[in-house]
Amino acid sequence: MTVWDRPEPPTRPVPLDRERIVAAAIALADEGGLEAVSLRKVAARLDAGPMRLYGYISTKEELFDLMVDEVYAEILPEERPGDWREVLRIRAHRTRQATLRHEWLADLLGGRPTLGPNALAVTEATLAALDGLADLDTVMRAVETVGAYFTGAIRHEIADLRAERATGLSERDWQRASGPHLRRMLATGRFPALAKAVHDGTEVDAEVSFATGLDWVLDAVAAKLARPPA
Amino acid sequence: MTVWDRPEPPTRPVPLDRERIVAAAIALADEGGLEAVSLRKVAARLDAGPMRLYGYISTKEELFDLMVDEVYAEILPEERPGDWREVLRIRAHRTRQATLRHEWLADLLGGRPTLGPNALAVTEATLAALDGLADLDTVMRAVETVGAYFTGAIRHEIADLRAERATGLSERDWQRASGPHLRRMLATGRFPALAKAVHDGTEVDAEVSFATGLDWVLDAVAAKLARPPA
DNA sequence: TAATAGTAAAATACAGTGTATCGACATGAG
DNA sequence: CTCATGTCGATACACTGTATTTTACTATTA
Repeated sequence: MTVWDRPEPPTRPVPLDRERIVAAAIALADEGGLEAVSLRKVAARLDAGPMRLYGYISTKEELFDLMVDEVYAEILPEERPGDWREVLRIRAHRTRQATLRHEWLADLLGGRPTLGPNALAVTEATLAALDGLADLDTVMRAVETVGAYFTGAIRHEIADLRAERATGLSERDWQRASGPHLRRMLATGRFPALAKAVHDGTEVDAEVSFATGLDWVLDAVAAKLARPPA
Repeated sequence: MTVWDRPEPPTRPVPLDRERIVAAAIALADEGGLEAVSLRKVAARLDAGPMRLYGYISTKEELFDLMVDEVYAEILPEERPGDWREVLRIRAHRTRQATLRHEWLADLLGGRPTLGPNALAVTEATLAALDGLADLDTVMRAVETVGAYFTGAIRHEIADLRAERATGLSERDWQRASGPHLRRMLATGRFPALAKAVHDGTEVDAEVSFATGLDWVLDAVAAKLARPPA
């Protein structure tokens, strides 16, 4: 028996903590999507048995919440620019960029109230930027409306992106050329307006269309903030 | 051996079809949420073995798609009113109402492109109502922006509703009184604007806030549709 | 009519999941 | 040294989606 076949001394269990667990889970999700995150695999990455995690997390849902809040740390901008409009715009874009980095976030966004420290910090920064510009109800409506928009837009964008990837074609080409089901549907003549849209539509950059819609919504908010109380 | 203990003749297998399968799945989801939908349970409702379903659907994801499209049939309005704004507003509200009837829809909304016949019909009706009001790009941007808004808003509303239900408290009371985590967070003084919002905010009806945000977005769209090309 | 081919359903099987429970073991207290 | 405590790992359970094999029956052909 040499050094080589002598078994390793039983490795003292590396002390675990939420941070390491969440980091491992995020790494897994980044690589293989949310469905690739299983407690067993997360634990394996940390050289631990699955049950060890339950000392730090009480359920898988909670792990997801922690993952989301961790990404909110990337969303929180380091310095706050002055203008409320810029604050909202930047928040939207940073959320979008974070979701492009962590596509699985699209599956979780808006799915449950976000109450982690980082999410709260983001909300705080947003509210602070709008504070005093109108009565509280209006401000809340503004924040929620913009939030609803970019949440939905990001989800749609990721959904389209995945569909493209699945077929290996750009969305426009896919609708036009392939997609036999849709082809057949459009060929029935039951959807003339849609057919025209698919046929005549020009492909627009996802970021541009996101930004444009966002600007529209921000315009609307600006109009409402203009006249302070009701 | 009497009539009574003579075994039932082996029940001829009820012929299955997608409709019955989808209906069973929707019933299960309505009762216990999306996670209550398993192929085994769906099959059991139809007195069939799990594998029988694979003659009609090729994967569980596909079943979800079919469920979503089935609900789009409820969303498609029976008659079309004239005004584009009314069309968009009604679509948003009908989507919201359908989601309140089928809460699981919130988990699927915007998650993947909707290409079923009913979804296409809804899109067709929407596009038809906006046709000619501006160049195609602008019209598409309008439809997508409004869609992003109400998708996100509905998801948020359902998320809040579930959180309330889980704690048995109204959201406002829950934030203020219970929710020890949030209490502690607010007590740290790190989130003054948020604390003020939670403290001073008046509870607003979900439908009202949905409708208000929607109107804002529609105002924005109206402004862009006003000047036709760029 | 008997045998056989083809098909639709059922049963079984597999690899995985989240999580409860329980036994072993290392550590600290008396 | 003995005993209590509490943590870790293994095991176990009830499920999941789906592939594969077995069975049962229907229809066809000889």
